[in-house]
Amino acid sequence: MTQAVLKESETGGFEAFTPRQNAVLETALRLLVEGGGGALTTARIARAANCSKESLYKWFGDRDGLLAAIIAYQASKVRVPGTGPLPETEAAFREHLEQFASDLLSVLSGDVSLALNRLAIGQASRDDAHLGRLVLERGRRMIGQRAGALLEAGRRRGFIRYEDGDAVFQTLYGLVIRDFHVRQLLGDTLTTEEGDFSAQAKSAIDQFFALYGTEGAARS
Amino acid sequence: MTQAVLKESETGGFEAFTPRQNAVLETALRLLVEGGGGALTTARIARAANCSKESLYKWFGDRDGLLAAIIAYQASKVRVPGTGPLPETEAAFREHLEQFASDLLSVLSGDVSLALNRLAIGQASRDDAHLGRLVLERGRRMIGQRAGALLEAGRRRGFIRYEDGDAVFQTLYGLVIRDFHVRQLLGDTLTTEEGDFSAQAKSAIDQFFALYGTEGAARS
DNA sequence: TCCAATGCGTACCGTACCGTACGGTTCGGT
DNA sequence: ACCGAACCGTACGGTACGGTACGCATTGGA
Repeated sequence: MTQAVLKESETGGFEAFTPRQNAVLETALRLLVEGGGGALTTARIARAANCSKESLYKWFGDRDGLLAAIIAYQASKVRVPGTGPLPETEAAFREHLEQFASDLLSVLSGDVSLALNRLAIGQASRDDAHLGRLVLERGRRMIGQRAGALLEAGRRRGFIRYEDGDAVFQTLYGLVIRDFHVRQLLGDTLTTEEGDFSAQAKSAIDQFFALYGTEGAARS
Repeated sequence: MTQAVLKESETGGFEAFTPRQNAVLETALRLLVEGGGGALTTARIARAANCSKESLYKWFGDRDGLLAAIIAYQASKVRVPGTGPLPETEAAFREHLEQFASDLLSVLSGDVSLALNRLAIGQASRDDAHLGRLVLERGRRMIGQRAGALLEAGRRRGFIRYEDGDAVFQTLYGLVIRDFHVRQLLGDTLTTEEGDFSAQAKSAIDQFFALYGTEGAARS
């Protein structure tokens, strides 16, 4: 009985899967990306992963548990971009922000992220949003914490000025992501210009400094 | 044979439904909002609308046709906010922008809009995104056109300055919507502050003028 | 008054999926 | 060499859904 419980893991449920379970989840992720949410049935997963449905139910308890495990597994794989040392100079701070913005665009535009978000959004409704909350907790919240630390460091050094930490992060998010995320979720494809995440990030950070910077922002 | 064809209506298929069909689509929308995408089965729609499944298939041809008709019907109901006269003074221009931003937040946060977007996103995958394209065409594109006209009027009058019309609209969209849309799609609920769309719109337009305005932006 | 069309209600069929059960097999411990 | 646990492959029951067919009521026109 190696069932991996992670239901009601509001605080920080230590989800540890065996290597075999990780392989199964990896296969499930591949199926999800290739065939969309409709292709994610227990029979298909079992066949693709060379395991039995009985094992799936023994490991993950339920179909919702399996989906939740897939989300948790992917979240555990994606390490929050660069939790490294915080920047000391304004140039380094701007560099960090641009890197963060570019990484954010890349991650949210990735096949796996889009497929998982589509799955969670498709399952969500006004009442029940189990998977949606999980995605928000394991994904959005982590990114917000990372960005919050970065922005706070910039504020401490006097590179930017703001009062409401949540508001400034949401503005940064809006400037960087614009309508790209929802458009891609709906199946739209970005233009070649829009797909240049480095340039998009640079432009967004320029605008961000124009709003929150303390110095005359040197245009790139 | 009053089948309402609207497949491959890339240009602008004139979808006209009979009153009875409109009533059925209205009932379907109610079911969708109340019970999520999973509750949108042909049997349930027929029972709730007091019609037969055979009529559904005769009118809309297919289940996809039915879903597409629901989207088209809702899009035909929501009139693009205020296609009225364009503003002459800068104060009126700012007022128009704030109204547009507030309306955009209200529409995208509405139950029906969220449910339809969830449905289209849940159906979408990397290959097929039939409903997603329809939502983008009937919803996003209309909003973009309206905003483009408004912004162009402001530029003609010299209230704002920009070069790339698409880029400026996307920046406006990002400043207004931030991460609210995806969060709500995932089932999250906005805080009371975030739910004050009027205040959010004012703040966003302030930031927008700080980026693209020609005068020293008077902070409200 | 008759008739054809439209549409409602219901029953039905094939299929797909979730969840479970069973027989056979592999593998680590003793 | 033996045993039990874990696991794979497959099959099965129950259910729900998409799509179709049939019987009957209503309605508008000749």
